[in-house]
Amino acid sequence: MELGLSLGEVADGGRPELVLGLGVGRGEEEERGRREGGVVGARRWEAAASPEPSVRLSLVTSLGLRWPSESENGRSAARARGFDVNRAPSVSARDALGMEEDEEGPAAPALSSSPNDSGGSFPLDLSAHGLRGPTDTAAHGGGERSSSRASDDDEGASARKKLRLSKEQSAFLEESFKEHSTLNPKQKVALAKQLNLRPRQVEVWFQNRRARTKLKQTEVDCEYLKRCCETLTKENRRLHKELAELRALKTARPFYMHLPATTLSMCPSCERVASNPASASPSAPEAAAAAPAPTTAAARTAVASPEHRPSSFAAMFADPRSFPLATQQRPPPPAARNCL
DNA sequence: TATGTACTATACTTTACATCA
DNA sequence: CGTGATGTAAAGTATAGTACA
Repeated sequence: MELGLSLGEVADGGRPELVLGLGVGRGEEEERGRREGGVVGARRWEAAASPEPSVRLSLVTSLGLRWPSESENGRSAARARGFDVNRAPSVSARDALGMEEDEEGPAAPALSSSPNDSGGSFPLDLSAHGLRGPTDTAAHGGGERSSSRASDDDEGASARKKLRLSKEQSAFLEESFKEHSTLNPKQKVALAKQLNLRPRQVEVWFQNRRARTKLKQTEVDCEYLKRCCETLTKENRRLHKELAELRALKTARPFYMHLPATTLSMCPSCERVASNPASASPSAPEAAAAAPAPTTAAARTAVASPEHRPSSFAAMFADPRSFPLATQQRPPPPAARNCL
């Protein structure tokens, strides 16, 4: 499901040149990832390493704004966007996980021992990563939160007891999440084994982690959209003002009445009356004279074709130079450019 | 090709716990 | 120190999509 408003086109590379929308639910990219990710089990492992934001804009260059820490090649979009959702200690979960290996150890050890087991050790060699097991943590942590989940043996005996992962476990999971935001079954079991958790717990942690990432991303995106909206509102006001001025000027004395006859000409292609920039109305000429003609094919198309006139919302964002920011120089209107 | 099943995903909700005024 | 409000995170539930037999 996706609710959204999309304007304009998507570039060849798959990166949207103009996508303005608030996505709700599953996006197409994500769906594609699901379809093309590979074989069952492992299919999501690589495909979803870089979750796409639900809201994407490439108004970035048009508006002169940047996505918060827009990344070059970030592994995860969330991480790339500057908020710190994925920050984790410099512990390599990949190393400990043996990501490349296909170690399919039985999950029994992990299932049978819980962090809170009185006799439970912490089989993961966390010491190699400066980590301690929960038991150790509880003993040495000095009040630090530790895993307090009742063992699986207790399950069903009473109301569910909330598990609090230890800092070490959380850090380790974070590190794994930085590597891959989804887990295949083997990875899940391996990670659970390493952390002395049940695979289900690892799975739930990743689910919640993805949800948190998405939530934060949504917040960031909303903030950005607000800024875009403010910019557009300002620009709209400015244009209205300019239009009113031009109308007033025209009412007072039509500008062409004061132009020498030789400066007026009819454009053969658009059939508009154009005038010599030097003698045009006082408010428009600077922009017309100063603005360079669009150099890219896209920009030319955007300006030239009727459906991509500057009044078209899509055209405004299609090319940075055509977006009418107050501080930006604008290309001349089609008639003027075509005629001169 | 249609269908049932297993698996996994997300979205939303519930619940337990920590923190703070 | 006790208590209620609030935030956070783990876990549960519902539902949908995909692969496969």
